[in-house]
Amino acid sequence: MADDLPDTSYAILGLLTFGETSGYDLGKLIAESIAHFFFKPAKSQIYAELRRLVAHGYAAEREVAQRDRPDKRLYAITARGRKALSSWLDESSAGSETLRCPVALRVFFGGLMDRDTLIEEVRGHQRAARAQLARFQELERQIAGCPELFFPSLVLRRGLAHERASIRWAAEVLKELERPDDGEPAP
Amino acid sequence: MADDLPDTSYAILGLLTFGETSGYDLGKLIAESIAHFFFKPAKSQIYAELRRLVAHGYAAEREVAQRDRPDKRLYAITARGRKALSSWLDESSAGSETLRCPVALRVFFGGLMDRDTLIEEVRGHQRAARAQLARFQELERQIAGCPELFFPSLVLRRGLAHERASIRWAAEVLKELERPDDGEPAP
DNA sequence: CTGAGCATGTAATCGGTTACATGATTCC
DNA sequence: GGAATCATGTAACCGATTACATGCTCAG
Repeated sequence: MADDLPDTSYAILGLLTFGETSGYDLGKLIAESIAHFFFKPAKSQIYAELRRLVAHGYAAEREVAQRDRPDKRLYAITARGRKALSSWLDESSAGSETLRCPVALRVFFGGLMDRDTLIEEVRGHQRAARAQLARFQELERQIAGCPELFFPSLVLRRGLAHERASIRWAAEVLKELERPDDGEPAP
Repeated sequence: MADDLPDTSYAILGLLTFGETSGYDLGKLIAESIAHFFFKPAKSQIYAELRRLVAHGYAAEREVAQRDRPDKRLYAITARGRKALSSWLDESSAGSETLRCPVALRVFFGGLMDRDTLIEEVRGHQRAARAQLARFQELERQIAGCPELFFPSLVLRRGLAHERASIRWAAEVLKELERPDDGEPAP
C-alpha cells in the first residue's frame, strides 16, 4: 500500500508528525534523535527528501517570509502522509540491522599492523564510546519522567546498551593486545 | 600516502593477503568474515573493486582456464598493494562507527503503531539476534585454539557482545511494552 | 571584524544495489 | 526435471556525500 520509498524518507515523514518544521530545523532534530540509531542525512538530502514527500502528496509546503533572516519553507504532514506512514510502519518487517565498525576492520587485519598503532586505535574507539555513553546518560536524565518521550526513551536505552557493549569489547581487546604473549600459546 | 579509496576497497585488499583468490571465492570469504562487522558488497561490486585494485597496481590478475567449469580470474596482492594497505592501516584514524537499526526506528515511532504489531517486530528482532548469536558461538568453538585466527577471533567477540546487547535491549523493551500501564503514570 | 547561527539549495560524483545475461556440472 | 554450485560480468539506477553558492544577523 505505502509507496516504496527508502526508510530514510519515512523516518523524515515520521518526524513531521511532531509538528510543522523547516528543513533546517529538521536537520537539528535528526541530529539529536534518529541519527543515533539510524542515519544522519546530509542537509542537501533532507531538502531533497522534503521535496519528494511533497511530490508524493505526503507533506504540504508553505513558504514563510521573515524579516531579518532568510525566508523559510515549512513542511507539514498531510492526511495521505499519515496513512502512508502508518501502512509503512505496519507492513515492513524490518530490513536487517547494519553495523559498520571501521575499528573492527583494523583489528581484523591487526596482524599487518604495528601493535602500538592498533592499540591506540582501539583506545580511541573506547574513548569515543565513553563520550557517547556520557551524552546518552545526560539525555536520559533530561527526558526521565517525560511521558510523551516514552518511545524515544526506549530507543535511547538501545544506544546505552550499544555503547556499553563497545566499551567492554574494547577493554577485552586491549587486555589481549597488551600482554606480550599473545598469538600462539607457549610451546 | 595511500590512495583515497573507500574502506571497502582496502578491506578487499586486506583479504587478498590471505592468498590468491577469485572474485567468487572472495564473496564467500567476505560473507563469513567482514560481512558481520563491516559490510557485505554485492558480487557485482566485488568484481568491480578487484578491477579497480588492478588498475591501481595493488593487485595482479591472472586468468586460469578450467575444464568442466567456467574459467576464473585469480587476484593476488602486489608489493605496491601491501605498501598501500599498510599505510592505509596506519594513517586512517577510523571513520566513525555506524549503526543502522530499522527496528529502533519503529520503536521510536511506536506511538503511531498498533501495539501488537510493534511487539511482534521487536520479538522478530530478538529472534534474529539470538540466531546470530548462536551462529557466532558455533564459529567461536570452531576457531578456538587456532592461533592464526587470533585477530579474527577478537573481532568475533565484538559480534557476540553486540548480539547479546541487542537481545537484552529487546527484552527490556518487551517488558515495557507488554505491561498494560505504559505511557503516562497513573494520575 | 570574525565567526557562528539562520536558511536554502544546485551540481557533480561516487558508493552500492538490482536486474539481467550466460552456461556447464552435479546432486537429489 | 529442477535446484544448487561454480563463475563472470554489464547496465541502469538510486541513495548519499561533497563541494559550491548565497546572504543576513548577532554576539564577542
